[in-house]
Amino acid sequence: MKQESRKQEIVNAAAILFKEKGYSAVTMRDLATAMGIKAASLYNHIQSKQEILSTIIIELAEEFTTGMNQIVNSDHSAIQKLENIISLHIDVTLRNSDGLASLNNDWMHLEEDNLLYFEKMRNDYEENFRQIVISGVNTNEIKPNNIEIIVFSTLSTLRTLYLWYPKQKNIEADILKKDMISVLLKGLV
Amino acid sequence: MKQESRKQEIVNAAAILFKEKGYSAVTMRDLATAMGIKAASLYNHIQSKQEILSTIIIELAEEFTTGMNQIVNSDHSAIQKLENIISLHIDVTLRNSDGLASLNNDWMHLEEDNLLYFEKMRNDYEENFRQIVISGVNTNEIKPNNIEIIVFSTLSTLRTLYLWYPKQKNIEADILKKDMISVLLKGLV
DNA sequence: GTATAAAACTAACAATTGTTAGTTTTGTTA
DNA sequence: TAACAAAACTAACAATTGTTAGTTTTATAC
Repeated sequence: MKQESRKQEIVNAAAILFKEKGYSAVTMRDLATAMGIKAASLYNHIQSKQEILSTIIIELAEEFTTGMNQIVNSDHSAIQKLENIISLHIDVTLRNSDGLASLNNDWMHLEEDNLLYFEKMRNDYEENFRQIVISGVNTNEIKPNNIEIIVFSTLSTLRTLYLWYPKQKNIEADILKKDMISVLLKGLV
Repeated sequence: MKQESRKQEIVNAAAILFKEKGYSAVTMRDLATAMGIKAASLYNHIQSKQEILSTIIIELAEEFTTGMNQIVNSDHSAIQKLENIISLHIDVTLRNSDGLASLNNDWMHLEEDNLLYFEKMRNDYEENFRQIVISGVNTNEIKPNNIEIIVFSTLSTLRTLYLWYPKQKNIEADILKKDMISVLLKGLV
């Protein structure tokens, strides 16, 4: 319905502003100005500033959770699973790099239930990632370096893609995936 | 002098709060409470909230700039230079992981002169890093992957160390350096 | 062209923000 | 103990915050 699309416009505009200055530094008047309306008018479409933040973050977190679950439940090798995780991050980043800024930097401003829900998804995601790396080490697919360092260095790169990708103009998703797999994984093997 | 040390206590307390919630979400009353005093009393020691932020960030940025300049001006191989950069990041992270949160997430809240100064240091740092990678590729020390992807993936891991290191209890600097060099560089060679 | 719903508006609120002014307390030195 | 500086305090400010209430405009359907 129309209501939904106007709300989505607001959420999208908010994601851009949140990326530039962070959730706390963006006022409802900033957001209204970006939309070309007055602050009070925003409330015809959204319930609160907090709702905007949780809409952005929870939706993205659920995308990652769904994608990770599919990968975990597949019968691929550990390396293939890691390649699919890299692919997942790149796909999500291409689709919504603005929102990922909030997910990475403003999740702590979520309130009660959404905060707990987010933290659970994030922890589960990391634990799935860790188990895949561990199984890869056990099957000799992955060099036995410190597990935590492998998990951390790979995840930190994938989580920061949102900052870097929009600046690279002439790079296609497929090429990016290939190079990223090469740089992140070939060193581990 | 005493004044300086009290100011440093405030800056240190602020860095912890900024790490938890970001610069904009931390009020002077929050900071005062953490110090066990009233907000107005802070102003006996500091000039403004902004001064706290710039003290944290500029000092750290200058540390990185100094360290990078020494590495650039050395006559080591490209790989040795990269190893020294990893070592630099780990040293700075151990010394002041709280402040690095502000440097990474709140630099955009710096004002005019300090913002420009910071951005210049950051750009120079990245460019130095890039040139080292390029020279390493030219001397066949480094595999000829996409330069930007190598720079990005390595830097993003080093920049995120501040989030990860404090959670790892039983890991010493020397071991961390060795493992980090192994994970980040051995794959590139 | 009137009715209806969507989406904008004006005006205002109570709370919170960083900061200042002026005063009192604390601790040190002669 | 008198003097002095360091560091805390109380009280208040002007500006800004997210949000609400009530009203008007705009667009769509009959």
